[in-house]
Amino acid sequence: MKTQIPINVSLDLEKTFHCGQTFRWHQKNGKWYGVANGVPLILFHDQASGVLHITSNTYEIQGEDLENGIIHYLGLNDSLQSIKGNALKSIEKSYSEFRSIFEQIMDTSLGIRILRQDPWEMLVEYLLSTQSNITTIKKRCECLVRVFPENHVQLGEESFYLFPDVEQMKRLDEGHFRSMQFGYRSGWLKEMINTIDIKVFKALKQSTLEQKLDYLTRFSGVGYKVANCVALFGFSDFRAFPVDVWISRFLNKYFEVTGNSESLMYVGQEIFGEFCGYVQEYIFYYTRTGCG
DNA sequence: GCCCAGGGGTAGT
DNA sequence: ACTACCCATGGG
Repeated sequence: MKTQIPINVSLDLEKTFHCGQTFRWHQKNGKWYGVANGVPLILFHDQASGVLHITSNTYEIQGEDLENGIIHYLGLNDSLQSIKGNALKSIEKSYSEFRSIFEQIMDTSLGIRILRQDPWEMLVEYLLSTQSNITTIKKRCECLVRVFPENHVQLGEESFYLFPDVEQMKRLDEGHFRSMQFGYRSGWLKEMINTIDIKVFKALKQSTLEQKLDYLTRFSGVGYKVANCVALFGFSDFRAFPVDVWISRFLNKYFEVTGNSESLMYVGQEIFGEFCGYVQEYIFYYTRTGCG
């Protein structure tokens, strides 16, 4: 079934899907193919009319109708103006000389939105992301979902795989993961699957960032960087501030600070304020386009 | 062949 | 708290 949404806010699907926050969306002939919280979707953003055309096999996403589900998933109700204004105010408290760079970052990243993704999928995918480039991570994700043909969904000409839930993943052991070339992450993944209580995990949505990080970092293989990615992209906690090598280099270059992903998280929160997670994603995109 | 990647664990200072 | 080293593998 098809529907459409008129978009009257800034939205750049290319940047949003390619800024490193999600690994399973892909583009073909101007259309985007992906799965949003268990719902396969085909999206086409008509630049001329501003209309977002949606194709799916259902009328609802997690209890919301399809239109509102997409608006929620794409973060279209986030006021990017307010987020920018808030960050600017925070920056000017101590780092006003950074303002011009910040304006460049905002211009470069215009239209990027933080997706409301499934926290379970985020935990698995970011656990698999350690010490790997994005191309490799995408291949791992694709390899993993294809293990479960029962999750295959056909929509028009296109194939989709719903992300496996915990019970499905429990059917795999470390050897399976090794054979999928997950390397030393295989044992971490198997142990996490064995020990996680998915109900407790999903209840974290209502918790503070500190509580989320405390819970998540108890898993072997989940440090502060991965935990912050889960908090930001899975639990939509905009005070999360994931620090990978790119963000670390950026903070070193412009703010002359060094440290591990935990200490630099506090630095990011201090500099950029309560929506630092959003800013982090803009910085990540900016640095990787070669501007930074 | 070489260095790097959306890191994390561990052991030794 | 900070550092050095290891981990397994694919990209560029």
